[in-house]
Amino acid sequence: MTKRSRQNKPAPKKKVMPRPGPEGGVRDTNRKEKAAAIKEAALHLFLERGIDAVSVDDIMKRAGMAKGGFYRYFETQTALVSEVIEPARALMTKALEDCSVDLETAATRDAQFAAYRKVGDVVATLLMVHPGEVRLYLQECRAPANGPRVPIVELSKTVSKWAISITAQAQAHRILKPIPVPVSALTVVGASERLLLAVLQEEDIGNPLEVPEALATLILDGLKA
Amino acid sequence: MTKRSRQNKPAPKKKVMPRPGPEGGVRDTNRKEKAAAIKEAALHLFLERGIDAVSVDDIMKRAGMAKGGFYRYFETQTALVSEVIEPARALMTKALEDCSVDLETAATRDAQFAAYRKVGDVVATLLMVHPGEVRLYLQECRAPANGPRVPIVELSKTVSKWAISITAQAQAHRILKPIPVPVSALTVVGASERLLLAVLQEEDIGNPLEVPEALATLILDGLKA
DNA sequence: TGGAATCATGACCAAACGGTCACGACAAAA
DNA sequence: TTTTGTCGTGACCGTTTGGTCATGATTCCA
Repeated sequence: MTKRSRQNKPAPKKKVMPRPGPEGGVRDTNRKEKAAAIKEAALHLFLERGIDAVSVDDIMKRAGMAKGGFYRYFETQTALVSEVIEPARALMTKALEDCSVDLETAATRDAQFAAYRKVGDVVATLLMVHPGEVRLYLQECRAPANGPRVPIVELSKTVSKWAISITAQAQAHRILKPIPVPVSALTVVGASERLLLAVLQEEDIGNPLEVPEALATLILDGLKA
Repeated sequence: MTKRSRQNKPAPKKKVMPRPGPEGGVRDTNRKEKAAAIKEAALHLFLERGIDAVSVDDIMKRAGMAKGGFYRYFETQTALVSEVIEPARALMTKALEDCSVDLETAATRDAQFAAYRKVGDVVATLLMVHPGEVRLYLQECRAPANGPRVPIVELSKTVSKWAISITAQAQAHRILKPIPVPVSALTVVGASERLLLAVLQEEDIGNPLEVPEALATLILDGLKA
C-alpha cells in the first residue's frame, strides 16, 4: 500500500518555473488560485495517507487538474511541502525569536513570564488558523528526513533548538529549575506537541479550551524554580 | 524518493505460510536465522528511510536473499512490522497492565509510587534491549494507520489508553492533581516520548543517565497533588 | 486585431513496485 | 537410497510512479 523512492535522483533537469506574468491580471489571479488549490488538495491527502503515500497524480486529480500541470507550479514535491507549511513555519519561528529577544531584555519576573505567554498565544493562534499544517507537522516531524519530508524535519530541529536556547535563558534568569537544559526544554516541547496532537485528532480529551491552562499549571509547578 | 500504496488491496490470494518442519533440525534452525536476518535488515532500513520508503526488494537485498523468499516468511509487510515490534510491544503492554493491577491493590503511598517506578524501569530496559524498535515506534506512531504502519499506530493507541487509565486510578488515589485526566496522562506520555527520541537519536542532551531522574522530578513536582 | 508568450492536457517513458511461479537445490521421512 | 515435500532463486507480470513533451487553448501586449 505504498510507493517507494527513486534511488537515483533524476535531478529536475531543465527549466525553472516560468514567470507569473502581469500582476493582478487574469493570469496572475488564476495562478494563485490554482497554486492554492494544489496546496489544499495536497494537505488533505497528506493528512489522510501520510506524505509518502501520496503521488503527484493523486494531488492533481483531487485539485481537478492534469498531472503535467503540477511542475508548472512546484519544482518538486519537497518544494510543495515547503510552501504548504511556510505560513505556519514563519509564525512559529518568529514567535520563538521574539520570545528570545524579549527574555534577553526582560528585567522583571512578570516581563519574563509574559515572554513565555506570547509563545503560548501564537501556538493557540496556529491551532485555529493552520490546524491542518500543524497536524501535518506533528505527524511527520520525527520520521527520517527523506524527500518531501525534509522541510518538516528541518522545522522540527529549529523548534527544538529555539526551545533549548530559550530554556537556557530562562535558567540564567533563575526562573526555572537547574535541570539539564535540553531535558527541561524537550519535556515542554514533547508534552505540548502531544497535547496539540490530541486536540487536532479529536482524541477524547476534555474541554480543549482547558488544555492550555492545565499545561501551564503543570509546566509552572514542574519547571519553575 | 518514495513509493505509493496500491489502491486496490490484491488481498494475498493463495497459500498461508508452510509449516516449519521438524523442531531443532537444520530446516528449523535455518528458518529462524533467516527470519531474524530479514527482521534485522528491515528494521535497519525502516530507521534509515522511514517505513513507507522501504521495499521488499530492499529488505531482502540487505538480508542477502532473493526477493521471492520474503513471502515464505511473512504474509505481508504489515505482518513483518508486527513481528519486528512484538517483543517491545509485549514488554510495554505487560508493564502497563501490571502497573494498573498494582495500583488497584496498593494501599500505601509508597506502594503506589512503586507501581509507577516499575513502568519507568521497563522503559529503561526497553531502551537498552530494543533501542531500534523503540525508535521505530517513536518515528512512525503518529502517521496515519496505512499499510505496514498499522501495528505501530495500534500500539500507540494502546499506550495512550493505558496511560489515561492509570492516571485515572492515580487521581482516584489522590496522588495526582485534579487536572483533566487525559491532559495529565498525555503530558507524561508526550514528554517521555520526546526525551526517549532525543536519547535514541543522540541529540545533544546531557548525560542520558540523568534523564530519568530529571523527568521524574518534573513529573512529580508538576503532577503530584 | 494579431503575433508572442504562457498555460493545461493527457499520452508517453523508463524505472520500480508488490506479488507469483517454475525450477533446481536440499533436507526429512521411508 | 529413494521418495517426498520445502526452500531459495530470479525471471516475469501488471500496475504505478516521477517526470517530459507535443499539442491546442488562453491570455497578454501592441
